[in-house]
Amino acid sequence: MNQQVRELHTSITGWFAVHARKLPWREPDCTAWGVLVSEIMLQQTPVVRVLPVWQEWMHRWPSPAALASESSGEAVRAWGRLGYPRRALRLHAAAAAITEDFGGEVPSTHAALLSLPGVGDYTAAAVAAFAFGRRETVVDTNIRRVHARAVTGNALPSPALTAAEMRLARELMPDGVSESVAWNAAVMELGALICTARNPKCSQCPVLEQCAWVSAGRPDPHYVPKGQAWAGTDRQVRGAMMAVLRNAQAPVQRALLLHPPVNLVPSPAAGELDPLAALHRLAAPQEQMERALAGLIADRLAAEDARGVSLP
DNA sequence: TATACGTGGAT
DNA sequence: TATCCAAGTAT
Repeated sequence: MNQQVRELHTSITGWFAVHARKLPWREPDCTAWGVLVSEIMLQQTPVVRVLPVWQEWMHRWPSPAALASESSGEAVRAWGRLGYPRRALRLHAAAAAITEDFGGEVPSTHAALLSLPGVGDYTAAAVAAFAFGRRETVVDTNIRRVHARAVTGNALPSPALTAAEMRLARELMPDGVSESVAWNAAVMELGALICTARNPKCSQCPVLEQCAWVSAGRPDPHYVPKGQAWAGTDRQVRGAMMAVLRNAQAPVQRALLLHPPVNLVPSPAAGELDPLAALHRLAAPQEQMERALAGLIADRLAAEDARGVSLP
């Protein structure tokens, strides 16, 4: 633990003490369940979109047992438009596992958390650290980017998490337990608010003077990020079908999903098209429509019986 | 290790 | 307008 690292600790945690956002899952009275739900919802999803859904979930399902007592379909419906609805399914399954295998209490160790559906290495570390005050090496995309710039001198972290990054993250962690928790939260927040992927606000950065990337003249990334294809993909069709099922009050005929009729119904309130009309407008090949629906059912995001297709 | 997996705001 | 990107996980 050299002097440079100590300066990073002081500067970044000092900045966090002043500039941290006030978020409900950071409040002292927030339960471990609340933290777990927030971490799952925040996977690949911005804070502003998570906030209202998280509040609704906490009010409706204040404990794992409460969520586990309802059908997985209710979880998927309440997931709304957060995206990656399989997360709702896994969170529901995690609630059941917590209720059955952990006496209804969210486990506190990394290993036990990792056993839960939808909980990977990042989420296990984050919950252990932020809900239980443990010393964990938390590594998310924000932390990776701050490390890449401030310490390594690169514009962006590598496309996939490397062993070298994990080693660096462990080396940078303060020894003290409470200090390590604050450090993890602070670096993540710095990456989210200041050291952003595009247009970083370097003028407001607490470690501008120590930043290896700035010192090197802010060189460009040494690789080209691979774009996320969307138009014409199965994902787009799946998303449109999920919107139809979320919107439906009753099971939807399979044929209606596979052959959505031209039925433009503008919603007077929101000015949005009916989800079925939106699905039609994709004009996806029939083979793709069938593949998407089969995928949803295979993934248990949708269920089919004699009445039609609905949320599980 | 590479790929699939939603959604919408920002640029 | 098209692309980028967001507190990743599972396979």
